[in-house]
Amino acid sequence: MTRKPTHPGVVFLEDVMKPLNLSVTDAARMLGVSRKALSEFVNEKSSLSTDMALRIAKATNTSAESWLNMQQKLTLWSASQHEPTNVIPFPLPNVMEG
Amino acid sequence: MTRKPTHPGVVFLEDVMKPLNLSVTDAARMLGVSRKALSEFVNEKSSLSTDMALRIAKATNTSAESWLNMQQKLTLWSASQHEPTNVIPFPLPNVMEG
DNA sequence: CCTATTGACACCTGTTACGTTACGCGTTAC
DNA sequence: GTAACGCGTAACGTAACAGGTGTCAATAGG
Repeated sequence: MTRKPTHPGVVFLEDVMKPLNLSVTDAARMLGVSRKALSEFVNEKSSLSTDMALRIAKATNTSAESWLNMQQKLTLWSASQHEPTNVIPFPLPNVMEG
Repeated sequence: MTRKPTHPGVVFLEDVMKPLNLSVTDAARMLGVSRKALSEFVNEKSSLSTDMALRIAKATNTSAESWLNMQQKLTLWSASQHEPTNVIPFPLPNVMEG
């Protein structure tokens, strides 16, 4: 389908941390998480948790939804890459059939 | 601050399964999941997984995003109910200050 | 009364985000 | 050379949590 969506951790690293000259250690301290948690996030080793999204939102004065939406797109894309789920369509009422 | 968002499983039960007269067993079979997985979902005992969202989307010819967004709103709302996460704001460039 | 079906729950398992601790590596300062 | 620092990462354990299997009460049909 489309191309792989960007991992929110990469965006956070490139668009937030780097411009502000924040190290992983500093940013982790300010977010209130461990270096490991943040390091794995910005290195795409873990996905964005709800808790992390809320912390980033508060720290950067952005919306948690926008960050979580990035993660959701990526998660959905990854899941779609697997073999198509075997599903029997529901007997939906015919919508504008003709 | 708003009211608790509706669990996607309730919506699925009320707006999809009931109108189509689908039992948990039937719907589970068609979705390719166990009765338990679907039962817990429609009874708000579990949240909507990416896999389940894709299956529902395929079966009902809807978008997985729309279902996952409902779950995301609920998850975010629930997380926001906890005590505010302790976060030190990043030194953001002053946007339109003065 | 007996049996099959349904739906909800207990138990177990795999996955995953996270904290703590420790290690190796590169860079910089003394 | 040595020390300090930042960074990535591995190993360990913890806590959630979705899902499968099995089970059991309730219900419907014979």
